[in-house]
Amino acid sequence: MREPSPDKQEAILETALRLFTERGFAGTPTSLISKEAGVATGTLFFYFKTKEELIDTLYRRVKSEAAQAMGRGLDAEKTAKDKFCRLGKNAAGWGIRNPAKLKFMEQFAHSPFVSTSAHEEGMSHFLFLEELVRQGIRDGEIRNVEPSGLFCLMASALSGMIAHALSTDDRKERERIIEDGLDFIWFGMKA
Amino acid sequence: MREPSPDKQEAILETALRLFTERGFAGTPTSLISKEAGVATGTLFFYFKTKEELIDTLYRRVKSEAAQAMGRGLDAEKTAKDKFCRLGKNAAGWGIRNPAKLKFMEQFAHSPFVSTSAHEEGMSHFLFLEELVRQGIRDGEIRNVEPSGLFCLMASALSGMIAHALSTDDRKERERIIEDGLDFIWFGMKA
Amino acid sequence: MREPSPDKQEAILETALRLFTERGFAGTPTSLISKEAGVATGTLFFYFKTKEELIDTLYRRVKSEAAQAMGRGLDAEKTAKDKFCRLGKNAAGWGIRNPAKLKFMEQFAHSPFVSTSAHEEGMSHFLFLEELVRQGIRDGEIRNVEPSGLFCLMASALSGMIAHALSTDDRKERERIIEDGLDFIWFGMKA
Amino acid sequence: MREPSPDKQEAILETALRLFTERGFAGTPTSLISKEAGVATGTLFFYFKTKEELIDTLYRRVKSEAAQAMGRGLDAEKTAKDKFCRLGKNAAGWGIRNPAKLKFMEQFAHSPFVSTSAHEEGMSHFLFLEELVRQGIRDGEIRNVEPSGLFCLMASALSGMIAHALSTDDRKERERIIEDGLDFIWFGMKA
DNA sequence: GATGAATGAGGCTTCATTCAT
DNA sequence: GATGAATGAAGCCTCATTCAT
Repeated sequence: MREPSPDKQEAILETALRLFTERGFAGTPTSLISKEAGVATGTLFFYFKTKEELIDTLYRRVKSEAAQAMGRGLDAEKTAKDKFCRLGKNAAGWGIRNPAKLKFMEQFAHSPFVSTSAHEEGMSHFLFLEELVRQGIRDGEIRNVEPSGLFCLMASALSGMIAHALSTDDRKERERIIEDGLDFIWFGMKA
Repeated sequence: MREPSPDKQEAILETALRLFTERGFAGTPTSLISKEAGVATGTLFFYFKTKEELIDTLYRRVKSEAAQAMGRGLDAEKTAKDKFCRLGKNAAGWGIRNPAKLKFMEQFAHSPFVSTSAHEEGMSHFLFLEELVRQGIRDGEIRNVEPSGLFCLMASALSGMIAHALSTDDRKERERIIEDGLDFIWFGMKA
Repeated sequence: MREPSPDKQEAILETALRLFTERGFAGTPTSLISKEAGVATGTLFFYFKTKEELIDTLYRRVKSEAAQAMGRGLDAEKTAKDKFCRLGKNAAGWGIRNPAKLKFMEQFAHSPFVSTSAHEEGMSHFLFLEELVRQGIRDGEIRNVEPSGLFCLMASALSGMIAHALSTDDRKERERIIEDGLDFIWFGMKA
Repeated sequence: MREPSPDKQEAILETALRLFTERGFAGTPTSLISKEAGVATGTLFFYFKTKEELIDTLYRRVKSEAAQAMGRGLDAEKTAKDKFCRLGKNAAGWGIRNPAKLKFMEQFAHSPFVSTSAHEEGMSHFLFLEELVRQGIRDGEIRNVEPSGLFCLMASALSGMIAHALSTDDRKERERIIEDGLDFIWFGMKA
């Protein structure tokens, strides 16, 4: 019990994630986080120097996890179309399995609570997507327009699709929404 | 000077909009708003019972203004494609002319500071877009998929496009971004 | 409508009395008084320079009215006992007919909101009671002890009695309470 | 110095008692209480969630202490008369030794600042007095009238007596006032 | 006489953070 | 490592009062 207990840190992060999505950053006192995580007020500040550091850590983690989930298995796909399809399904699947994390990302994507550096680091995990677009263009599968623009369009459409998919509990409907969404994105990009 | 002065209320709203986008809701004390608006603390609370009411009012106004701007001149267009093109240009134009309002909408679209009712009212102004999609489907110009899904995809792609367009100051590049964005959306939807 | 309107002043006083007993002085904003009295905020301050002046005026009025009610018809009674009996019945009757005013007196008898001068003036209306006690002593009907002490005892017992009488709605029981109370007081004083 | 310090809580309660009697509830800012108690603003709210909770706690404590003081040694007395005599002297003695607490009770007996539940709990400590009256009636020492009425009369006369006794600094006179008061009450009650 | 928009001092309370134990 | 009492700056909001109309 005198060793650093990763359990406590983990409990704090998990509790914070839940509370932040439920109540926002400003609406969630650190005292509530520590109480619900079952640790003392001081303990939170042992692991995170400030509230902002906790927020940033959470933000970086979630973004990184999401990016990793999205990229899984992309190499196995041959064509750009297949890659994007897999990508979209990965994203949707992750979002549906991790609604709290998804909500967290949506909610705080533009939040001034998250430090600029954390925002930048968060964004950086997704740059491989832009590379994907570029490759698709080189291969002639994707329309030859500015890749960073396409990346933006694709990313926002994707996130709109997932949000919409989460609004229903019906599995069939979800799959249809994802299907339609991927079509939309693909037809929007393809050469 | 003691008769109803819409000026003061207006000054409060304008100042609040600016400060909120610069510093976030939680980072903007009501005292700062009143000071920068040139009114007394109490005056803010005379016009808006609570800080949240001020936020809500602002949110409703901005959403409604944006929706109106987007809809302008749509009736004059014949085909669905033209309607969407006009719509997209309206949206982009308004966003570029009103960057603070746009940032406000983005930043607080998911904010728990904005009351649920304000969120709903805000959304309602955009329902005419869904109707537009339906009409396009009936006319055979747009792919026959669930209209609310298409509406979501279109809306998020549009907002991604505008955000991206705003990231540059170069007029030419902006137009190109808009052009590309409208193509993306249209190809994504068309039958 | 350009004449001083005693109606407005009266409306303010009546409303204030009601609200003060319901919510206390500190819990009753002048703005609420004026709203419920149907006048403008400024009007209240035309008739009463400050909130304290309104409170004082009310306090003086009520005290004076109560004292007058208590003294009614005392001269017609011959013996000290009869005088006290009449006095007690007057007091009880007035209290029962004016519960709001009674509550007002009880509630604010020790309140620091009421100015010292108003407290003193209020008390002065009741000095005739002490004189009554003195006369009773001179006539040998009342025990020969310090009159101011007896006056205190009598006054507090009387007020306890009335408060208790008001706690029931049953007329018969009320009369019994008053009967018992007057006995208590009289046996406590008589020679 | 960082472990539970009942001293601080106690200091807050004592200071609050003094200030409340000097200036009333509304006239005593919590900031003044904490300053004079030598603690930080936040500390007051660590021990008492709200100002009202502080007031209530104080009220309950004082009432309970007063009741206990009044009851001391009653069992040792045989007759109802002796019991009441002792009771009255207890009450007077406590009031004279604790003028601030007495003033506090008088001042806030009818105050809307004190919660209903605190008022009720406060009253409950004195119910043993009513039992005393009942016993006196059963023993034939006290007039056979409704005991709750007698209790009321006795209690208010007692409190009037103590208030009057406190108005002088002369010991002899005080004792005379108490003597006279107890006579008044006893003759008022006795069979 | 009457109105009510406007004022701003001041009240209650919250909460990120510290530090003695 | 962990605790939680203690801190105090700062926030939101109230409300008595004023004064131009």
